[in-house]
Amino acid sequence: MSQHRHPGAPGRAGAVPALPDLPEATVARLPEYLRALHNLAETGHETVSSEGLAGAAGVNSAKLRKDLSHLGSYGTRGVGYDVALLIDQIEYVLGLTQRRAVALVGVGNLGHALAGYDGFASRGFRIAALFDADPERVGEEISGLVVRHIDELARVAVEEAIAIGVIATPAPAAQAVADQLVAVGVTSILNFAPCVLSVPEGVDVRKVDLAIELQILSFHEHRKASLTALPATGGSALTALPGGLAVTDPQEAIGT
Amino acid sequence: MSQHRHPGAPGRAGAVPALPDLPEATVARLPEYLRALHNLAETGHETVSSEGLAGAAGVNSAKLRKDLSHLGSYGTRGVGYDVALLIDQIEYVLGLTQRRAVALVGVGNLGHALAGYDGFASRGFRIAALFDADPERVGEEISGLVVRHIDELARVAVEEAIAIGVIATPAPAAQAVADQLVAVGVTSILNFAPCVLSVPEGVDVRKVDLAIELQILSFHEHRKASLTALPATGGSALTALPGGLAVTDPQEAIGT
DNA sequence: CGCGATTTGTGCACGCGTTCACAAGCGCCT
DNA sequence: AGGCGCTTGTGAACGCGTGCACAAATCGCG
Repeated sequence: MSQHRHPGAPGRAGAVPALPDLPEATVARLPEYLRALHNLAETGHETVSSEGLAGAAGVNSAKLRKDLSHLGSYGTRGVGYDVALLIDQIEYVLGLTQRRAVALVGVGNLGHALAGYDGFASRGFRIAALFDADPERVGEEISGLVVRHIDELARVAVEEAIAIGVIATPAPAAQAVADQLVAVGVTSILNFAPCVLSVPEGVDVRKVDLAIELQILSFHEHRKASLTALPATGGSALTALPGGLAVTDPQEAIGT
Repeated sequence: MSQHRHPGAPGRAGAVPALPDLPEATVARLPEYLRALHNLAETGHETVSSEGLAGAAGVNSAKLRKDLSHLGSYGTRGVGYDVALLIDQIEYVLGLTQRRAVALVGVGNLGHALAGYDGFASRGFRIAALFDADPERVGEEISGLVVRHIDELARVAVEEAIAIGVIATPAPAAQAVADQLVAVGVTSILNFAPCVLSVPEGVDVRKVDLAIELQILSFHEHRKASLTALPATGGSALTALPGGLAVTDPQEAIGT
């Protein structure tokens, strides 16, 4: 107990790579902690309390402690967490000690932006290749990379040791691209196309849909508006309407 | 019971706008159902079973039925759901019957792409204004919209009845922009900047961080690799190493 | 050297979300 | 008209995630 074995301490000889399979919710928060920790490190902090880190990451401190406890005991009671150590630890767990190569398929509007997004490079990833199906776009140079035709995927994937595929194509093309990525051994896909992908077991797909995010916000906006429409009355002014047309939120509280 | 009152049927006279405050998880899935339903409508389907819709949306059919049951009873036992009716219903609940105006702040790499993304327009939103703090970019025309200086936000927000703000600035600028959006009455913000925003109660913030998505994938990739590293042996080849350096996944199963 | 202040790590209870399984209801066919 | 097959809607059990509250542990100071 006192000799707690840190599993997989990064850079240590004899490190046990057994990952303590974390709750999915925890995994989703670790990157946020990591970003906050990098900020702290840059501003000269050597240690940080769970309260402090939780604040910087926008979560509850109890949740943060429980999350971190899943990767082992890396804090010091009465003191806090060693920032540098915790960074190493989280980066190790997330598999960021090696810079993974990312293939981006689809260099349209969004693909262009992603190719130029420096947040990838600065956080452990390397965009290794760009692909598109449109011959018009093949050969174009974006952020120092030449766009290749999708048919070259198989060859390039091996050359560059592609680990992750990003799909930024129109929806109708996405499934075919996913199939091709899977065929060349990619087991992690980030999908920006607004459609569901079907992939074999063992392949992870995460989806980012910008319109969906807006629609969720729209719902809450709608709800907030419908609530302010009935300010204090329990029964509400709207049910007071006999059976006539109830205009559904004419303006929805924009200016108050 | 038999005379079930459909709450808030869209376009109906006497519609009760009381929203049946839905579980958050359900709200997050409704847009996906909606997209699937639009696909079905375009391919000529009049009705769809929970099984069919669930398949198209990539979820479990029981979950789908429970989700839909929260908005009322819109299915017909033995038949399924009326596609058109369900579309109307979900769009009403999500508040998409009115086309909400979106302000996009930050027209850098990502902002450019977002401004040109037609998925917004086609799914109930209207990008009404673009802003940036860089005088260099002010005046530039993107997808038919002129980039305005952020200082004009207050005036334009009222003119255009901005309902939702999208932040696509660098992280250091994001909080200030959020404050300005809140100041002009925006209560829903979609944040693409990699930082936590602090906003007053009643304001909804959703965050999209592209690097975080990749890091989550990276974790699973790392985990999958560490599992295939110990294929069948309970003890594993790695713990078999006496105390020497255990290389932490030299290649991590790319070509296997 | 001991004590108090501080902070981590965690047991426990609670609530939400998911899933199963089935009763209730609907349409169709005979 | 009646029965049969199909599909929805939902009660109930289960599991995960969250948050509280506290014991355990460490540091600093007198």
